[in-house]
Amino acid sequence: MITPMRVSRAHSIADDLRSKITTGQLQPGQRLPAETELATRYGVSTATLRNALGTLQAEGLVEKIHGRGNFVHPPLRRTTYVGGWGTLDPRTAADAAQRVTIRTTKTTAPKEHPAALLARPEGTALTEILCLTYDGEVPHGLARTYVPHDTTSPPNVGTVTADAPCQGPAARFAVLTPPPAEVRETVCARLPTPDEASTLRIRPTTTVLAITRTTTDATGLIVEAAQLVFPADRVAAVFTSHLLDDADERQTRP
Amino acid sequence: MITPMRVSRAHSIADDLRSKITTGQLQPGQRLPAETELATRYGVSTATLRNALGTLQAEGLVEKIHGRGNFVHPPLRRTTYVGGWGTLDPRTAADAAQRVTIRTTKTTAPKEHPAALLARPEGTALTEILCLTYDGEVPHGLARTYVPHDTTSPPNVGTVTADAPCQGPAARFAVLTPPPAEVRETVCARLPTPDEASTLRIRPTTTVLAITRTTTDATGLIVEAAQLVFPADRVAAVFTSHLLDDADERQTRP
DNA sequence: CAGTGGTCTAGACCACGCG
DNA sequence: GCGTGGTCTAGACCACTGT
Repeated sequence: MITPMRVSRAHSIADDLRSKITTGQLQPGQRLPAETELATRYGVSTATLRNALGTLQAEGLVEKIHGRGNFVHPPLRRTTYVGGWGTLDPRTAADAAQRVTIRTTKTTAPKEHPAALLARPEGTALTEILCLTYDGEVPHGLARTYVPHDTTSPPNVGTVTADAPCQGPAARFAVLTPPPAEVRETVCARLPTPDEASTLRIRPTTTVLAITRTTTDATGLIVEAAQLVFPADRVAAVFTSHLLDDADERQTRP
Repeated sequence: MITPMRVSRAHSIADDLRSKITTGQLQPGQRLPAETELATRYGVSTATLRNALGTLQAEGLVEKIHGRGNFVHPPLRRTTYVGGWGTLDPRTAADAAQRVTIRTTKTTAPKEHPAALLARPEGTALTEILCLTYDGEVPHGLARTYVPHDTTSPPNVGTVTADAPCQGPAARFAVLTPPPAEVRETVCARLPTPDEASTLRIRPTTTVLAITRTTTDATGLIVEAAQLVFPADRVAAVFTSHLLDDADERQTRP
């Protein structure tokens, strides 16, 4: 295909700036000329130029800061969320050096959402653990974990989660009986709620990766539910599944 | 906080239209008045009104169609990608009624990306399986699967994958020896490549959920690598991990 | 063809960050 | 106060869809 392709003025400006960034002609962290300056330089109106910059912003190449300027986005520290039982590898251990703040709240009248996740009736006592991880000064992840009080002794949970709040549940629930048996994680990408956006300090228009995790013990009771939210451009989630020597998984389907 | 909050004109218009949609005052599939009409009705310029509609489009509430109008987005059939060994549940089985097109290509000079995923040297012969699933007439998912020829007999792979191209690898590789042992799936959200956008018939600015999957056999060889792409507003990915009676997973870390 | 959204202009004024 | 980006206007013209 020859693709002569009518491209918009804004599109070709975005292409030009993009190549200047990827080739290193514009260095990470560097400030771009003012929008008015760029607009005259490209011979377009400011609206058109802003449109082009908006594209690059969506691509994560440019960061716009009101009152300061447009900056070439510094190289993204892309961190990894490890799903399942969270067997840690060295790379993830390095990430764990992030700063973390935790707020634990005992709730007696659970809101609608967590109660449903936990498959408990309204009114069940539960603990909400709010966990914010930081990458340097920048919020990097938000975890809201809900633990009901009817299955487990609250003090244990408090201690354990405070030690390893954002790692897999294996370490976290090691001391509990009965031990957890299954983790189910649902991953989707969506826009953040206004709350999430302000907590993570991201624009309401930047996508987040949302992971809903429920942990079930051997008896089938849900012992933990969590809602994890990360800016989509800064994380990837990894899930590893092992097949046992005899494929017992397949027996669930004749 | 009282949040008097300066909101932009566009923002409040978006709020108004959003509530009209969520309360059913505007029905799914219904066409909105023309942008010029809405602009005069709200007393703003067309640019401002288009901005408001852009927000709703990003939220998946409105679909803009060039030359036809703006439409309230029909209820999203949110389908589920089942990770790991893909134990199917009834809900997923229903989704499998989607239409599928498949193109299989034998490649002798693999491109850079798939070769790296497969941990094979450049030049290894491999088969590329392009799989497009449809939800009605709308493309719904794109799967690019790469299978090297050095571990397995190609004919088998061809047949098996054609039968169950977008399900878990358990069914697909059941006939192979040695059987696969591990599936690793990396999930991230990003903008589509121009190719992906046109194949999936989505705007280049709509986020996709990208899943990179590698399947490893018992000897540690990667027997399959796949790059799966879905429009982010139409899928969620589910991963379920079981812990065995004795926690052997933990032994990987002393 | 008429009607729709898509792109663009050449300004204006406002809100933010910093010295 | 100054320079920056953020919002907005009142148009113009182009591109697409349906009749």
